[in-house]
Amino acid sequence: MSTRERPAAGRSHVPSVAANGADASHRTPPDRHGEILDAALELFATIGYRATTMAQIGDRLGIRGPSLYKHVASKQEMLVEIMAGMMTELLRRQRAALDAGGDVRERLERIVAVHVQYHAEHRYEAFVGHREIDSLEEPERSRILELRREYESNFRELVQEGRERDVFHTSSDRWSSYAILDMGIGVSAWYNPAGSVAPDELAATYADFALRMLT
Amino acid sequence: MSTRERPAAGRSHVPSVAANGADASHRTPPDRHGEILDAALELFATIGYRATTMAQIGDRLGIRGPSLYKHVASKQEMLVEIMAGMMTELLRRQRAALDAGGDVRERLERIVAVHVQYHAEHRYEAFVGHREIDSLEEPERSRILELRREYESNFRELVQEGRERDVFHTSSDRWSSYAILDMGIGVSAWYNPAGSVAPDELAATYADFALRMLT
DNA sequence: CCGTCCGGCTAACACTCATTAGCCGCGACG
DNA sequence: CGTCGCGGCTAATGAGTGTTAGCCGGACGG
Repeated sequence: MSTRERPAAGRSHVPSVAANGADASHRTPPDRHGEILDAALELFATIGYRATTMAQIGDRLGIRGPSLYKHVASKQEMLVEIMAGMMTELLRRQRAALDAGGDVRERLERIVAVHVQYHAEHRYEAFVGHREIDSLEEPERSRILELRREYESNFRELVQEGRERDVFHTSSDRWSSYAILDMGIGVSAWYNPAGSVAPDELAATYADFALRMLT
Repeated sequence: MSTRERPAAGRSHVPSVAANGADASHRTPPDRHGEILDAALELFATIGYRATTMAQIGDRLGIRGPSLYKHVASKQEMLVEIMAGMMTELLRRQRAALDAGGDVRERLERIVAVHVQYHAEHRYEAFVGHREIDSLEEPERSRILELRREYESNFRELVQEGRERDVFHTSSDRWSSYAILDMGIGVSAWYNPAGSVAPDELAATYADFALRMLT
């Protein structure tokens, strides 16, 4: 299997910069915390959270496992940071797509495109975000699930609105919104960023699939 | 989360009966091997292969972890048996759907319905089958992946045939077949057998989604 | 009634890992 | 030039867990 892709363009949201000591901005690579999360993310995505060891994460950076604790509190905390950042960012983009206005059709097209584009561009975050929910310990697990529920609701409600306005025709708002969501989620499992397909092209195609499905 | 559902109607394919000693057919519950696989399946699906311990599987049957070794060779072998059985059965049903003939449209409708119905009725097998592929050790992992590739190819080729006959219209055989596959796979993650929705009803609806997407 | 062996049990082994403790080189800053 | 602490390192701890070894009760076949 191909490991090592994306030289360093990993997680680009998440607490962005600070979160550790204080003024980190001199010696060694500027942002060790972020580098560690990137390495962890790639491993969580390719071999799974439980299968990933601290030593493996360290290897990616050329340091030993225990040294990671100078930058992160625990393995679990890394997962929390990755998953919370992922879900928060996804929701943020979805809200922006909804707030951009337009008729139901346009809004649906937009949130599907955002959904798919995110799952292609950030396939590791997305993949981990869906696969490792049960690896989260309890206060956070429920918090993330709550965000996910909101994300899904926005889809369902939009489909419902479209159906009520007689723009969409579907036998079930719930099933069709799940179908649309799931086909986008699937992208994170097979999309290859090294291929020649641009994420926005894929997103547009999937938005079209969704509209065809609903009209 | 709800554990314990389906009283005992678990894995219904897999080497069916024999495979262990020889004439097992007297004392204690008839088929211990099968009961163990059922318990393992449910745990693999709900908490994951690596997170499942032999002791937990034993608990479901009221026996200790080490006692399981009187019936199965190893934890890994249970996973192999479950996943190979799942993929084999899925392919068997798909082939039957294709062999039933009819025009492209009918055949597509049928393999989508089979796909979705299986993912609803056997959601644990399906869920584990997709999530735990990388938990398989190497000779088997590739074997299963090969079956999966064949399964996916059958979808893609049918879509392609439809497009060439000008029955379907899609910008990409590959993307649209992945979209259809993935929306069906998603079913195994959310379908609730305790609800009032019949798997065949869901299957018919999804088959309709797929056709709408392609025409 | 006796031997066999099925299918359970407990104890023990051999690892694997996350995490903690404690040590130290070295660059920055006074 | 001294010291401070960042960010590495090694060693150790302690828990978890797949699997093996060896014991034993009881049901069945003779």
